[in-house]
Amino acid sequence: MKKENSTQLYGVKEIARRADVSLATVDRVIHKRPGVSAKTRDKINKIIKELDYQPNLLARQLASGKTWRIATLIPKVSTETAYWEAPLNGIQQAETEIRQFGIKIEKYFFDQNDKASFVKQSELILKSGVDGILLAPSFIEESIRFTGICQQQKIPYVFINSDIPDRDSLCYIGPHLYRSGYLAGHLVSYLVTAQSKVLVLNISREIEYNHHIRRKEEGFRTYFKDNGRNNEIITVEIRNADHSAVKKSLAPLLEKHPDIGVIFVTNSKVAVVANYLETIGKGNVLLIGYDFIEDNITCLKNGSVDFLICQKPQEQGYRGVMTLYQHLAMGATPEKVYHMPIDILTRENYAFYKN
Amino acid sequence: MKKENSTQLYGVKEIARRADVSLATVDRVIHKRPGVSAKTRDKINKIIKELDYQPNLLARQLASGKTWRIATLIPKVSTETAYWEAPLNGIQQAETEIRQFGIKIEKYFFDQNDKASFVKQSELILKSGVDGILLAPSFIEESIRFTGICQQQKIPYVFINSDIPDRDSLCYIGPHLYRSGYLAGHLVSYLVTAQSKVLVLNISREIEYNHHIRRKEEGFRTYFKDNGRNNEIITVEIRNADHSAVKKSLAPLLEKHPDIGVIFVTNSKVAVVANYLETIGKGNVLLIGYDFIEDNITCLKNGSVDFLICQKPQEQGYRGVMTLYQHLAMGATPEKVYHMPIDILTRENYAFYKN
DNA sequence: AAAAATTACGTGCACGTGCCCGAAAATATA
DNA sequence: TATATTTTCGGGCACGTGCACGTAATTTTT
Repeated sequence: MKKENSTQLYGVKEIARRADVSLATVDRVIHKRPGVSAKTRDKINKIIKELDYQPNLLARQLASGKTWRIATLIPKVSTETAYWEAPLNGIQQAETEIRQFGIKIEKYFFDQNDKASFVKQSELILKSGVDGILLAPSFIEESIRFTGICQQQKIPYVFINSDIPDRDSLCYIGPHLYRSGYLAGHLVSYLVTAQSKVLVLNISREIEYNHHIRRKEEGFRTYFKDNGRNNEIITVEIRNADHSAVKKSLAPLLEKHPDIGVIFVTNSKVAVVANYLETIGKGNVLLIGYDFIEDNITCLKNGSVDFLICQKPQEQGYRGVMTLYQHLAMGATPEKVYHMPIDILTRENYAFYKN
Repeated sequence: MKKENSTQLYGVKEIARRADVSLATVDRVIHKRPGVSAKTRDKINKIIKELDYQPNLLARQLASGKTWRIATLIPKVSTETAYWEAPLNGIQQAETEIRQFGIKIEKYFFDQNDKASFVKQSELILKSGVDGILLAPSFIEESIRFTGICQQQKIPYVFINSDIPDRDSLCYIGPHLYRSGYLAGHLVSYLVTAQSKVLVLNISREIEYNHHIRRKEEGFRTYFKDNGRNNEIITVEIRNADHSAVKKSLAPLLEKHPDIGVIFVTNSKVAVVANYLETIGKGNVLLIGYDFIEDNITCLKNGSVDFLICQKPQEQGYRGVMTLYQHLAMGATPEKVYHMPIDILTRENYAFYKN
């Protein structure tokens, strides 16, 4: 009942012995360096395949002393964008884990409400001459221009959090936005009766650029259509995430539609809505929103928010760095798209969630 | 806007230079070997602290050539226990990742319906003299005896999947059973009307030993009590997971209680219940169960199961091995308990789930 | 056929650490 | 004081790989 996998690990030495050549020749073949006759090259390659040779990465790093530089470009963390703390943590976690392997991470931050800052930081990155880039392409056109230059300079880059599908990125790591909206539709469908109305709230300054939000709402509405649910769905856009702006928009709306049973907030700004509803004694309206951030968890705890949808932002940062590392150091080619799981958080399970 | 963490990495060489001693002396201090005067020891220790010296694990492993042997003891994978395929995969994933660091994993399997096989395999492990053990303590008394000997022999062990709280394990990695039942209660409470009844199904051969199931049901019932839900909750135990046994138990029950609206299956055997309900035209009864296994996913897809609760079994195996590795190789002491997240799977998000 | 140029391969050091062995210094014993 | 013993420390090799350099073998040129 015990299984042995006695796969012996062979090194360059054994290859050299079998091929009856020196270590240096094997080394040349492994690194595709010139100076080896076709005959011996083939012989050595055959043995490498036979032995399923895996280079000892420890020794390699130790000997080469090579260090890889990776730049990260994400929104700066602020009260308004608390979300980005998580990816940053993930990046830092990856950094400590692979520092010993010769990876240096250089972090750049931009202001999500300021395209110019994105452009400026991206230029700094290009000037610094790093080996790989992890970025959140919040501004599409600017990102396309930036990554175009990266491609020219053969610098691999990875998108996190949102994708620009047709680009030649190493990969995309982040949510499937449409699907997460679709899931929200499913959850909401359990919560509402056939008569009551559903409110979709898009709270964002730069809404015209926010493909994030669009895709989620699209998925949400499609769920209702696909499943023959005819509830009226009202969409409202609010440009500011503070209490007064929310009040100004919602007060007349809730007056006009007292039969709104569920509100779906399409991003992390759900807490402010929850708080407003509490103040006007409408705590019974069901609420569903996004992201594991402190304010939202508080609302989840006290019951003013029913569900949060989360997509492991920390792991996005972690995995993004790791993917670049594996590509740079080992030549690994990842899947073009890695969608994060769509996690459902409630009062009962948030405490165990790993962001 | 760019942050530099210019923490230079110093090595033994730099320490030796500053202390004006040889590398060997520094080495002795680091490994707490004798042969160093108290004075120089203190001097070197001070410098180590100042420089925040982190040994280069690559070089260490390379130089020492030490290999650690870890034994894993989990139920064997069968059609009946498809669940255990996932932890095994996690173990294997960890193995490939850290093989280069000198870790050898030796896998042992027992029959979950046969205590004797557990005892036999555990004895084999002890005889083999490994450095660490990862085990699923399915049989409590036998596990206590086994881990008692481990403690005597100073072999660290990690529990996965279920815990024996008072033991001196390195840590426990697995679900918070009670809490997952509580969460199930919450989900079900969204799904049932005040009048309809709820059925809890425990499907397991060795039910008397199955603390798993007990804890989940306890959490489930407590949710209803805590939240003033007075739905009648019926518990039924079925000793066999095949179709006929389920039919034999459920047919009279559903006859007697036509107003059962939701069925909560307390483990992975939910698919067979779903299939039975379909055959008798009771597909409208809502179903919630456990675990990301093929049969269950099929039911999720076709709508016969509404929710699955999952607890990352693969990661349990992966993390268990990694924890032991970090303890053995780096002397790390993990948190005593690591609870897995309690994930909710539906038709919409299962495709993105990482088990 | 000799010299020059090119190709093919081997030698040896380095990376940071572990660890054996032997030497020097300090202390104890005669 | 001379010798034996213990304590304290340094030298040097090894791990598997990368890489600079040197040399032998082969081909090309004269």
